[in-house]
Amino acid sequence: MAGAMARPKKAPPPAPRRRRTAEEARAAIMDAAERQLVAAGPGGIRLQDVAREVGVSHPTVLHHFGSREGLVDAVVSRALDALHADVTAALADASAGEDKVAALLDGVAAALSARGQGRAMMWLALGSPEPQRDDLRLREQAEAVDALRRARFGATGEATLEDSQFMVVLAASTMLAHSVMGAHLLHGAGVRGAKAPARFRAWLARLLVAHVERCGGATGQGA
Amino acid sequence: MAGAMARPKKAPPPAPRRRRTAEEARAAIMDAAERQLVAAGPGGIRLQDVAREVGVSHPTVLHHFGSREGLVDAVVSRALDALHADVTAALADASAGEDKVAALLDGVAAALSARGQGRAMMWLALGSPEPQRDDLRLREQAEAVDALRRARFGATGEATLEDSQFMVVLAASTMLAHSVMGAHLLHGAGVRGAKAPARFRAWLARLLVAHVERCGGATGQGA
DNA sequence: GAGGCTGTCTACAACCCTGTCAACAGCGAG
DNA sequence: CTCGCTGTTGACAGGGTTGTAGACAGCCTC
Repeated sequence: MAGAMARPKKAPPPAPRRRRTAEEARAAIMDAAERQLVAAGPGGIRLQDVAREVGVSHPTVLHHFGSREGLVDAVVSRALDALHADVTAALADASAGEDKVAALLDGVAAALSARGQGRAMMWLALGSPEPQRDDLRLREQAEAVDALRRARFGATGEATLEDSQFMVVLAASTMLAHSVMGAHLLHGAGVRGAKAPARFRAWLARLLVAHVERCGGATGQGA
Repeated sequence: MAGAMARPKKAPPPAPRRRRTAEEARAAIMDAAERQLVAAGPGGIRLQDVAREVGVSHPTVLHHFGSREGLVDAVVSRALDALHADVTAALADASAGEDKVAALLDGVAAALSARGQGRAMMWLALGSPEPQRDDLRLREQAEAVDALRRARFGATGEATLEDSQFMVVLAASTMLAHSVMGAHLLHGAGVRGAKAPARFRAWLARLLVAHVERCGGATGQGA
């Protein structure tokens, strides 16, 4: 014990110093920060925690991102871009089919829950009351849905666009809410079982398909 | 100026000291804390901010609630109780009618947005991945919906309960998501106008009613 | 009117977080 | 091999937060 105290002031072994490329370091730091973003929100990201998780000291994080805010911005941007890419991929995959709608919803749900992107979106929405970035491109998707319906049922009505928009909004709201509290809601309503979320998505898909089949290309407004 | 400096160490005018009853003080503090809860989440509640908003010093807050955590618990409990009461009232009001469903959704939306209770629920859900308190009593409501359907269409099928549960879950998810990011979603999808949320709720009501009319008391499972 | 219960305050202590600074140390270029 | 760029670090400063301690002061009771 006394022997270990040989160095009175220089203390512990200097610890081997790894040196990554700037890009590697940034990526590793952002990965850790993203996990914190999903778990605790943008306000919950702590430089010290991020640094510890990566295995560096916190000034290193500041060196790469300038400030805490810089880190948060970078992480949020990257997460939203990834989300957009995943959702787009899921939509492209399934939009060809007809009532592959269930598969489409499954794909979106997977994109939202894979790395907690749905939670991240919700954190961001809670943080800023005003609409901010149109990250989900809902408008494009509503127009795509509308086009599909017209192609299938003919352009019987013009007011239909809003109907398609509402369908997209409904699907998006539901998938987002479920990525955050799906388990709460299903369990709370008394629906049990590990496959409950999938059954719910399938049910929702049937509901949407039935709505389209019932209304065709015409608006349901006046009905 | 020099005359005002008469007291070298006791400084500013002692400031008139109001004395409330413990109950009044607790209520005022919880009101302020609730506003912060809605705006910044449970983790965003700062004793100093709460105290400043009420017009007291932060040790007063600690005196009444013991600790920050005590305050948060009290505020969360009170908010959830209020939400439950409001939602229950909205449901009781409208459940008598038939397709007063739109009015029912309006009532729930109002209960969720009036004092930000929907945002509060979302903050809490984000904070705890595991299902926690069954604050919305979704189970009861699903059973009520199921009972109504059976009363109206007869007990044609037994598997119907899950259908009703899903309807309630869908409505709840959507209303919750919209209380947080309804504006984002509608605006993002291209739906404009101050009455867009109300139109969306009316549309959702028609969708749900149509579903029930189409499926009656029998399950939509095998269809 | 006197006394006590308790709501309230000022001042202080301990902790945590972000950001700065000067110095150290890989790793590639010459 | 030497030099320099830059990723990396420990130490420190400044601000902010929760929580404590002791004194002050309304308001109710006797």
